[in-house]
Amino acid sequence: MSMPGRRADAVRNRQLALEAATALLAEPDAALTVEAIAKKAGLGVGTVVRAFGGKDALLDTAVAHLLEPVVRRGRDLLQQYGSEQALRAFLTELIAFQAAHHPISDQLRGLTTPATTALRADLVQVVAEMLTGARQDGVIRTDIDLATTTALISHLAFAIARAQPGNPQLADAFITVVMDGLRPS
Amino acid sequence: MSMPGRRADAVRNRQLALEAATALLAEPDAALTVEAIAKKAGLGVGTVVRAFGGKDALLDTAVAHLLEPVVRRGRDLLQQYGSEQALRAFLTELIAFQAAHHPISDQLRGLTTPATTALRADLVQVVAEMLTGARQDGVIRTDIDLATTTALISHLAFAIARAQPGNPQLADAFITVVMDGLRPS
DNA sequence: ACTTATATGGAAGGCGCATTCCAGATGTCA
DNA sequence: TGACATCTGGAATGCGCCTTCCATATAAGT
Repeated sequence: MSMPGRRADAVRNRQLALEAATALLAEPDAALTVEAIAKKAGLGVGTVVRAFGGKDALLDTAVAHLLEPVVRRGRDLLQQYGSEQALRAFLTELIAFQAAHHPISDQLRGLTTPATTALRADLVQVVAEMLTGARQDGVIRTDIDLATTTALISHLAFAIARAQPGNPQLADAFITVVMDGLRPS
Repeated sequence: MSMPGRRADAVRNRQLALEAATALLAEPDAALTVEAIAKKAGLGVGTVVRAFGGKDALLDTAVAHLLEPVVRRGRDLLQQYGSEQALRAFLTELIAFQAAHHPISDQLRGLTTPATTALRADLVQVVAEMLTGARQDGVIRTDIDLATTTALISHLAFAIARAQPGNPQLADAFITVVMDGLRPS
């Protein structure tokens, strides 16, 4: 991991900056400016920016760190439970995650940085796999095509998370309604 | 309409600024800066700002102008059709409207200007009335309380509109899924 | 310990935007 | 038409932010 000619303090500071950014991403109403990140990390702004080559790259890395376990968790669920149950559980966790990292969605809309884009695609992929399995099990309607259903799920999960961050009652209701609506008639 | 001491050109320019802002609100990817509005209206920036007392006030008025007919339309639907049918039709129109004025949602999140806030409340009120009627008709489940259901509908409509602006197939699928999910079991 | 390549803090620079200001223009009223 | 209150354009100002820069500090190698 440590590159040649790369000083130890630089590596450590990069890590500190990353942790500070990640922490701020979980704070609602946080400013999320380079200066705020630097202060939280106990570094100068120059150091923070230099470690990643720009604010966007830093945020990209931070978001990737946050998103990666979510995607992995989705894969685990899929392997461990049946498709329908996995989907339901994953939705619950996705919503909770987004609610806990509320700033992510706002801040990064339209950020087409590489890692974030890739992970977003992975997320959609996982949801699509769950839906495919559930369709084969006959518990999800097939009169709406897979891509549309996947898009629906993804966007609705996003919406509900931002609607009332941290209101589990609303999240439950959302999941119930959508899952019921997705069953075959 | 013309106030005393208010010069005719000032009134006309105010109208021009309002129209320019409204037009920009319907243009996806429009800059929506005061300068852009001024240029589109053929006015100087000072004139535009002065006419409303600030950018936010201008946008507030523009959004109110746009939203008012939507709310009225909802009331008409409610009076003309049964609750369920009105709800379905209104959702379709709401989504189309939001898709056509895509910048509104992004630009005005958190804008707590008076007119916009009031109209948003009216919108929710109309949806709540439709749902109340539909519940009484026995076509909407009552195991989820009214407020939650209303919030659900509002946020979901918002989500789908932003998901794929102008993709009627997705919008239809969304409405079908949610309406099916809202039926009593 | 000394040298040198590398890193640091934070001031200065640059940019995009809303707002303010004012010299000049233009509607209004007698 | 003349006098004057009102309005106008757009340059100047202010503000928040990201990025760049460089004099100083510090790790690494010998």
